[in-house]
Amino acid sequence: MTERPETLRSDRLRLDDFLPYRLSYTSNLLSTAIADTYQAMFGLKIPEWRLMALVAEAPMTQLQVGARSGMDKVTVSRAAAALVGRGLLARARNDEDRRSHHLKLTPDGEALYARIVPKALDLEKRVLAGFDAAEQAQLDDLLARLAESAARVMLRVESET
Amino acid sequence: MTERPETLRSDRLRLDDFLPYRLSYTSNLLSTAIADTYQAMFGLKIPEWRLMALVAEAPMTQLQVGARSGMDKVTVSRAAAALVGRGLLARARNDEDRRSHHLKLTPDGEALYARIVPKALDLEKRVLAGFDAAEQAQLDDLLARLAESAARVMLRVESET
DNA sequence: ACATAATAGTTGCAAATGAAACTATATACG
DNA sequence: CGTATATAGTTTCATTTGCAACTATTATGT
Repeated sequence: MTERPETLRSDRLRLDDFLPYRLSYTSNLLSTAIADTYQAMFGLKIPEWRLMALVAEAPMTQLQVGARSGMDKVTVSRAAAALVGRGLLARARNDEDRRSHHLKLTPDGEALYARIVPKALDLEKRVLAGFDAAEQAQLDDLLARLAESAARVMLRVESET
Repeated sequence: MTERPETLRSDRLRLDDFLPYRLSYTSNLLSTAIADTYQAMFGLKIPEWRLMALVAEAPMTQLQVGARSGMDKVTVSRAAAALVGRGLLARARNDEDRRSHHLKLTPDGEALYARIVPKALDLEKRVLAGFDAAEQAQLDDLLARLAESAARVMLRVESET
């Protein structure tokens, strides 16, 4: 990626310097690498892996999974169905609302999850290898604020259209 | 997003703290916002907009577009076809290699591009509103290094599978 | 020169995605 | 209560995506 000039001209735009593009580019690179790895090693798709990770933290309904992860409810539904089908996920009756279920990992699911986590952490570690602790903290902070900011902008954009 | 404890436990993983996930989450948020805006305002899909932005910088072949942007050649092909169909893009004969063409914007394409750029820069500005110059520079730097690192890790991952 | 291999771009197909309609249950309000 | 409205999750369908096979052209080796 090249240097952005100090003074921005407002009639041109270098795609390489355009934040949304760079974010997407970087994210896609990582996502693809991860998707391939998980598919090859564990037969899991990204939504399935994400669902497992969330439910492993704390059992929750599909709606909660969607809200936390930004996944579409259709995506969550299919991921859950696939995991239940493989015996990795259980739906526990929710007596407060019988439309939904509490999702949690089965023992098999926990076992698989336990095998995945070190791989995931290792991958993250490799990606972050060139970053010292301060930089990692900065990245954490910047990304968090960016997500917040993006969510805010997104709302405004929607209302303008 | 929550605080990551100083000492990492290696058997658990909070999805909210997992870098690839956060990157993807943030990127998707922005991408969706942008995709909706461009589609509504200019009838452009993201690949079409990216192609325009690249070609506006300097005419190039489809292959070069793909190499620079990470877009699949199929995606580039379809984006180019759509833009040519709308009279926004021209394919100029490439005498050195008649399999490929030099792509450049038509006057109409330039005109549309000129209308898009301020919108894009404005959007970026809004997203980065809460970040001072130093933080923006940091973000630039961190993302660039992250992309590089991700590309490296991706290569290793592929060879391991 | 001629066959073989490589490359730019397109097309066909199969998988992933998400909006909208649908089912079943829950809540609100007369 | 009973009817209307909202919500959790599923299914259907249309769109988007990218790999693989294909066409047209170019480069290479003999």
